[in-house]
Amino acid sequence: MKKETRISNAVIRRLPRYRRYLRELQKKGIKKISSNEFSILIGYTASQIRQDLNNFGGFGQQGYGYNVDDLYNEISAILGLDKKYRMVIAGAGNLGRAIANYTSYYKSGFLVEGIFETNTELIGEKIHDVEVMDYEGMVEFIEKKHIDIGIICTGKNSAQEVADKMCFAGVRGIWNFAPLDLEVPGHVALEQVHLSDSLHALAYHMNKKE
Amino acid sequence: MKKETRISNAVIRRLPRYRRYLRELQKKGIKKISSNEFSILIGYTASQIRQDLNNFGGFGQQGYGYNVDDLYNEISAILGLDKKYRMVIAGAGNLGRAIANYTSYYKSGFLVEGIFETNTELIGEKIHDVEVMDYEGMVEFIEKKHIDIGIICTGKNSAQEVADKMCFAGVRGIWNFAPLDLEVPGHVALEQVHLSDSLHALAYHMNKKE
DNA sequence: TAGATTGTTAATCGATTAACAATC
DNA sequence: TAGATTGTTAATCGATTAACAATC
Repeated sequence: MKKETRISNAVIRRLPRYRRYLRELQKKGIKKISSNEFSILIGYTASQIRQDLNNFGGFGQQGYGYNVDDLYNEISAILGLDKKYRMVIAGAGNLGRAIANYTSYYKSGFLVEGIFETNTELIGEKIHDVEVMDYEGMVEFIEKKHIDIGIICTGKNSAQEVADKMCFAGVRGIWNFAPLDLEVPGHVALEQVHLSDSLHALAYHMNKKE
Repeated sequence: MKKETRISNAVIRRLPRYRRYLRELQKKGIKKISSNEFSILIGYTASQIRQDLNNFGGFGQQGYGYNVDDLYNEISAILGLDKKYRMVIAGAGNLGRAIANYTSYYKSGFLVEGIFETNTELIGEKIHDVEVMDYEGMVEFIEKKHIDIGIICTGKNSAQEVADKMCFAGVRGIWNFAPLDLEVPGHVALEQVHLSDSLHALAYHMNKKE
């Protein structure tokens, strides 16, 4: 990584996509790719690809292109995917289960360490090897286990309070699936997935396609 | 709605958010809001709010502001939320279940009419009043029931084939949760929710906050 | 060396913000 | 009418694309 210039969010959003396509190339046994070939594949301009990558350093080689394996590793490192993340989920409903499943399945460094619920009927259950525990114990668990990420799969009404507890207990990131915008302290990273916003954007585009 | 100028995607993405905040204002019984007050609440500049809304028409009144109820209804109509959408889900795993639940719960005009699966053990089950059916029958079902939206909650490997079938059968939109970029015909709207991209962006931001 | 392709600067394009005249 | 606030045009800012010199 090069200088300490602020990287625009648009660039960051494209990195995981670059990485996905590089992974596919790896699987196909392809060893090198030029920005031009990559452009055709991924649908960004070659210029944008080179510009994006050069925010972080010169990963290519003139006259040759980019080494697929190397670039994949570089992008993984930039995103911080060479590290492990301990996570807890609040809410053991279908969405919480889906996320627990999902992140376990696509393994990598994101580990679901516990799921917390207020509904006593669900407490004690095991979801994909992860225990559903009483919400009362969440803060202590986060502190003791040095949890990095809190995932919010509760309803809208409790989401902010749950996030507050998670932040208080020391998480460094919140992944929010509740349909409202959370407020978190400045030192905590926040990523929100607003499913209904996404569905509404789809509806808009469907009506423009007539 | 005014002229026929192309609306930028950035604007469209903000509309559902405007709508969410307006809904909250409605619940609180607030009847009017100025772009300045709205700015403080939602975190966009007042200028941007006025600019955005004026893409679609003059919904405000000089010297007064915007009527909350009216603006909510206008934005809903712009997004097409005054219409009904019949949907099917492919994949009855946790994610499919979560989506079925979610869209049923937040009711509105999005109706899950059926869930399709290849795993015979799940076929016949009912999820929130919706039947899980054999994937073999999906195309016919979409045609007969005039399904508008296909939701893809399958694994990565079958996702493109499922999308192809849905498009062939006549859906007008695809909501994709499988972790790859789908290709759809030009007349079909496509909205992709890449959960792992979102998690990776979170990881990046966590490492920047040190 | 010649050819290819990057890294990087400059030009363009589009989106956001500022300013203010129109008007309720 | 005076005050407030929109609608809209103009200015600014940032992101994307084009161009090309550097270099493998």
